[in-house]
Amino acid sequence: MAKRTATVKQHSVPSADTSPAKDASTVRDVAARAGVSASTVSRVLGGTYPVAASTRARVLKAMRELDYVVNAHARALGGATNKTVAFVVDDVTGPFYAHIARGVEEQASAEGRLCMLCTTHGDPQRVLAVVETMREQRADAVIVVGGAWEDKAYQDRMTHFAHALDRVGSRLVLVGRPPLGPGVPATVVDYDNEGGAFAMTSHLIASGHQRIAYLGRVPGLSTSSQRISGFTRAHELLGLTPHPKLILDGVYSRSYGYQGTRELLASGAEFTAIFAGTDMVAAGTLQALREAGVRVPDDVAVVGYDDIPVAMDVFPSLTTVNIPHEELGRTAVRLALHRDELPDSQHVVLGTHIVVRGSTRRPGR
Amino acid sequence: MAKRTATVKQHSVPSADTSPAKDASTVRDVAARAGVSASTVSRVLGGTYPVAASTRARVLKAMRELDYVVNAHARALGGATNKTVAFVVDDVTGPFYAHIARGVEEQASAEGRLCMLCTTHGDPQRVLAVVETMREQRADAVIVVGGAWEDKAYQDRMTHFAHALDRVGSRLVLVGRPPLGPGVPATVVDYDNEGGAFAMTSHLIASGHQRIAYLGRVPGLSTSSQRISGFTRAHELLGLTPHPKLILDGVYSRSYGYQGTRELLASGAEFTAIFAGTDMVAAGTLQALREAGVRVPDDVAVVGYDDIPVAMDVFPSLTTVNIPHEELGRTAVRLALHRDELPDSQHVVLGTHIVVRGSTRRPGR
DNA sequence: ATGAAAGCGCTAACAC
DNA sequence: GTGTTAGCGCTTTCAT
Repeated sequence: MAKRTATVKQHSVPSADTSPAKDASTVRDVAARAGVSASTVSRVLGGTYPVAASTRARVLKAMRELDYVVNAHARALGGATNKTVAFVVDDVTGPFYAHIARGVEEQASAEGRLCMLCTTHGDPQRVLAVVETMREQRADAVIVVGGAWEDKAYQDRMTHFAHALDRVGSRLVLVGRPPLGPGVPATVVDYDNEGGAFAMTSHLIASGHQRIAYLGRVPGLSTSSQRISGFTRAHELLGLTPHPKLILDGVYSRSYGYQGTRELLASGAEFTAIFAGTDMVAAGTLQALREAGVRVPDDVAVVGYDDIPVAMDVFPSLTTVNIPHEELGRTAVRLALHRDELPDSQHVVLGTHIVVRGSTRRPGR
Repeated sequence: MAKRTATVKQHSVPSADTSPAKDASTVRDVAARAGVSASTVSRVLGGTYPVAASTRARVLKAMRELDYVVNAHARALGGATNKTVAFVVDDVTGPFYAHIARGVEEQASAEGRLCMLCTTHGDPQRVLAVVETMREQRADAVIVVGGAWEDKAYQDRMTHFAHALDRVGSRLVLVGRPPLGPGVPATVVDYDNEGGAFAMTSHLIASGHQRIAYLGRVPGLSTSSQRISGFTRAHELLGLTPHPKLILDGVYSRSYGYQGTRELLASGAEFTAIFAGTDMVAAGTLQALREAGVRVPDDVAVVGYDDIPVAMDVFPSLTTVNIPHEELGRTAVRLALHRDELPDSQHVVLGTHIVVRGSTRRPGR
C-alpha cells in the first residue's frame, strides 16, 4: 500500500503491475526536493506572500518534477469553504434545466468554483439526502431549481433546509420558486411567470382570439398558478373572462400535451387558440392537431412557455414566452456568493418576454 | 445564530447580526455532549465497528441535537478517495451530453458518489484546467465525453492526462472516443458508430435509394470518420460507391444542416436521400427542405444520428440511429469504479440500432 | 467496548 | 525571507 515517509521517501515495491501504488506527492516531498520547508512551498502555492525569486523557482521546479498538485481537501479543511456550488434539479435531461445549468456552471467557474450536479427525480426524500450531502461538502451555495408545490409541508421543509445549510455556511438558492418568507436565509432568483403569461395572452387576444384554451394547468405548482394568473388578468383587463371549461389540468409533459389536445378536440369545445403550459406540452399539442388535420395557425393558434430549443424545431415554429435561463443560473451563483456585498438583492425577479413565431398569426387577421 | 459550546470552547463574539458566525459542530462537540471520546463518535459514524447500543444511542442523540454533519473534507483527507466522479463535456445544453450526464449521475449516486459537472466549451486549454482541478479534488473518475480529434497532439495530451490522473488515483474515462492505446491507464466506453451508420445506410439502400447525400462530415473527428466508414461499407457491400460530390463537409449543428442543405439543393446534385451527420443537422435539413418545397419523405428521405428527443418533435419525425446515451454514462461510472474487479472490460463498445420514423418510407417503394 | 494519541496535507501564526 | 509550531475534523492504530 501507499506509504511515504517524509524526507526519506521510499517507494513501495510495485507488487504487480496492475493496480498501481497510488501515491501523490505532498508539500513535504516538494519541500525536501527543493531544500526548503513546507511553509515555503505553501507560500509559493498561495502566491500571496513574499518568497525569494530563486527559492520560488526551485520550488516550482520541484513541483513540476514531482508532478505535484495540491490536495483540495487538505486545503478546504484549513480554510472555511470548499469552493463549490451545488446544482439540484429533477432531471438534467430537460432543456429548461440544462440551460440554467449552463449559466450556473459558467458563473461558478468564472468565480473560481466547481459545480456539483445532483438530481432528485422529483423525490422529496432525495432532496433531503442531497441537502445533507451538500452540508457535508460545505458547498458555498446549493441551488435548487424548478417550480415548487404550494403547500405548507414544502415551505417548512425548505425553510428547515435553509437554516441547516446556513448553519454550516452554505447558502440556499431557489431558482424559479417563490420566496420562503422573511428571515429565512435563502436567496431567490425568480422570473416573471405572471407577466409572461399576461403578455402572451394579450398577444393572442389582440390577434382576435376570444376563446383560448389553457392546456396543462398543474394545481398547486407555483409556476402554473402564476401563469394562470397572468392568463386570467389579460382576459379581465379587456372585459373578458376565460372560460373555465377551457382550462385543462394536466402535467408539464409532451405526452400530456398530445393526450390533452385529443381530449380537448373530442370534447367539442370551441376555441381558436391553445396556450400550452410549456413548450413540451405544446410539442404534443402540435402533433395531435396535425394528426387531427387541424391547421396551425390557420385553424388554431398555439403558444407555449419556456422558449427551449424545441420551439424552433417543431412545425410550425412555436410562439412562446422566453425565460432567461442562463441568466437565472448566473444570477443565482452571483447573488449567493456575494450575499454579503449585496444584502438587498437576495430576491430578484428577471423579466420574460414573448417570442412570436409561426404558430400564431400577427395581430389583425 | 448557531451557537455551540463544547467543553471549554469559546466563541468569537458575533459582531453584527448579519453574516452569521458560521460554525458547524464537530465530532468533539458531539463527543462532549454524549460524554464519550471523539473516537467513539467516529465509530458510530462509520458504523463499521462495535459500539455499545446505549452509547450509540447517546451519540446519535447528541448528533441530532447539535445538528451535526461530518465534514467531507476532513474525512477525505484521512481516507484515500473523495467519493466523487467528474463529468466533463463541451456543453451541458446539448441533449446528447445531457442524456449521458443523466446516466453518469444515476450510476454515481447509486455507487455513493457525487457528480461534478465541468464544461470546456471545446477549449483544449480548459480541458487541461479541468483535469488539474480534478486531480486536486482526487476524484475517483474523470469522464470525458464526445468525439475526439484524430491527431497526434490530441492523443498525446490525453495520454498525459491519463497518467497524471492515474498518479493521484483517479481514473480517466473516455466516452464515445477511441482508445488511446495499450498501456494507457484509461477506460473507454464507446458505441458502435460504424455499425449504426452501416445499418442506416443499408436501410436507405434497401428502400430503393441509390444516391444518398451525406451531410456534415467533420474531417478529423472520430465519430464522423466512423460514420462515413459505415456509410461507405454499406454501399460497397452492394456493389455501389458513394458519390464523392454527395459527401459534404460541415459541422454538427442545426444551422449547418440548414445552410448545407440549401447549398446541396442549389448545386443541382441529384439525390433521393440525405444522411445527416446528427439529428441536429437533420433538424436544419428538414427546415431547409420544407422552405424549398421539397416533400419528406416523398421527394427526399432524411435520416439523422443520435436519437435525441428532437427527432420526435420535428415533422416528419426523424428516422435515426439510436445511441444508448444513459447506458454509456452508467457504464462509464461502473467500469471506472470497479476497474480492479473488471480488469478485462476497460474497453467496451455498446451497440446502436436504427429507429424508423416518418422521414423515410419503408422498403419496397 | 472505549479512550488516548498519532497523523492525513495544508495553511497560518509566530519566531528568527 | 524562511523555518518552526500548531492545528483544521476525522479516522485509525494501539492500549486498556
